[in-house]
Amino acid sequence: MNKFYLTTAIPYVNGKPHIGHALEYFQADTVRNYHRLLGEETLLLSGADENALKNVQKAEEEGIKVEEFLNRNSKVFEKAFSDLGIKLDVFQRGSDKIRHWPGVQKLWQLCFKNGDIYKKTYGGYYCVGCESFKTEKELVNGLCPEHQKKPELVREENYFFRLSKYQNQLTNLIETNELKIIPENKRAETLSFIKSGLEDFSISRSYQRAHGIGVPVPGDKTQIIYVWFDALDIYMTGIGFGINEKEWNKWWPADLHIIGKDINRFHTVYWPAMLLSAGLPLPKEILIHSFINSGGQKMSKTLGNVIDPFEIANKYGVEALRYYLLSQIPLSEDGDFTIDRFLEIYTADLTNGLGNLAARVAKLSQNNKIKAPNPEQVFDNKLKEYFKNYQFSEALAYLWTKVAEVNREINQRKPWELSGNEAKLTILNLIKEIQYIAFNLQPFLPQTAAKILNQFSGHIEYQSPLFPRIKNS
RNA sequence: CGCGGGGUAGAGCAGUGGCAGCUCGCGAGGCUCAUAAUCUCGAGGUCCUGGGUUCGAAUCCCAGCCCCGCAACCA
Repeated sequence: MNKFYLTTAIPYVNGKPHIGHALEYFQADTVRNYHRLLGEETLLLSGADENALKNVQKAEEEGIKVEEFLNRNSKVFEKAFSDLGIKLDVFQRGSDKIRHWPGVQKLWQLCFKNGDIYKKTYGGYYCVGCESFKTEKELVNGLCPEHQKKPELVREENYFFRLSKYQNQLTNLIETNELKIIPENKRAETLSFIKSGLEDFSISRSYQRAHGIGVPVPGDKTQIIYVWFDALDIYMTGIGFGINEKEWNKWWPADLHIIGKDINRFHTVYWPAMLLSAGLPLPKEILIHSFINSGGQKMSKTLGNVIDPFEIANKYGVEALRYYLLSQIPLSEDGDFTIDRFLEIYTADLTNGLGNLAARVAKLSQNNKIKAPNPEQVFDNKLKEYFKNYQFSEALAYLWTKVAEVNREINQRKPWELSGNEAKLTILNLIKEIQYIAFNLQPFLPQTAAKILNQFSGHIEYQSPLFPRIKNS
């Protein structure tokens, strides 16, 4: 049996899940459902990146222990999945000393043995207020713009990863699509970034500066493994890397990482380089989604245009939100979400489109006492094509042309004027078409598809609307 | 010389050289199985501006204006 292992990005838990996370999670679940329906064994992983100074700062601000802070915030993200109707197989936390830490240290050692980890003194302007380094460009009149303080010139010895060594190898892997980056414009960005020249990056912090939080560097108690060299490993430690080789071997390499455009570099450059250094297989595909604006602008509290996905899901249903995000947000460009637009799409596509179609065919079937045939269990070839490049919106638009076709067909044939065998054959055909749409819809809207398939099996009855009309308030 | 995306009907978008398209919304008509749903027809566009190339440009080139991101050890 084929396997399909995919991951969402590992969110940084300092903050709340937003609509961009919802988009990513729906995309991941859709891909997973598709592969599962193809008969493959699937595993969907997410997790929490808990290694960051900001977490420490935030916890201190709130006056609670770091551990408590992490527990609480990670739960919020884990819960986001179930709130969105998605079942994860693994939620791997970065603070997990039993499952995560051994794998991180193992990866470190593999890279170290290969000579790609070395010590270097790193100097820079360090703002105590921000607890982070500032580049000279960021400073205004030599002061930190946020704190109006003069940053200290700090020198610290850290471990670095020899990223520069992998420039040619990475270029080649991406150009040959051995490491496939989707969509094309993100792939081009990565390539141009690599060609502009790669610099080694630091992968550790002093124990002091990290406040002792994080995975210790093997053999050096004064240093803690930092951010990317820790967080990315979750994709492997979550499936047993470092503690359960059998499990890890079964699933690795990942078939797909789904991420946002902000962390493109780390996934398409740093991560593959780390794996190359360690002599491990690379993920096969990386799908990069863009951001969601509201009314053409970045969502911000100040503008008051922030859309809370959980509020929408509560009010109008998870699958309505899911439909909007999968169908209206383009793959390669930033998308837009406003309530007005959402309601328009809801009414046009779900209420008037799919929902009404199911209702009218159900009533026709009921009136004529037609029993449903068994649905055909094969995906549409066009849909399969769309899945190759994860063209969710194109796939849904295609399915909705089927909805329109069936509506047209009903109006042309006027089954309500027919009787006997003629009525039966006509309506039977309509039922088959609905089943076909529902079967193909399963990856995208699993609950809705299941409802339709269930309604159109055996004895067919008219039921309450799939998508109740939303009255204009 | 930082890098990139974008400016096409009221709204959201597709369209990379050959009579300007899609969805929603809007108007008129038809139908009654259906959630005032569906179906047919229609109105609506200086394709950001100014030059240029071409028999022909939304589409290629040059200049400019406007909007939005990113600017590597920071998720």
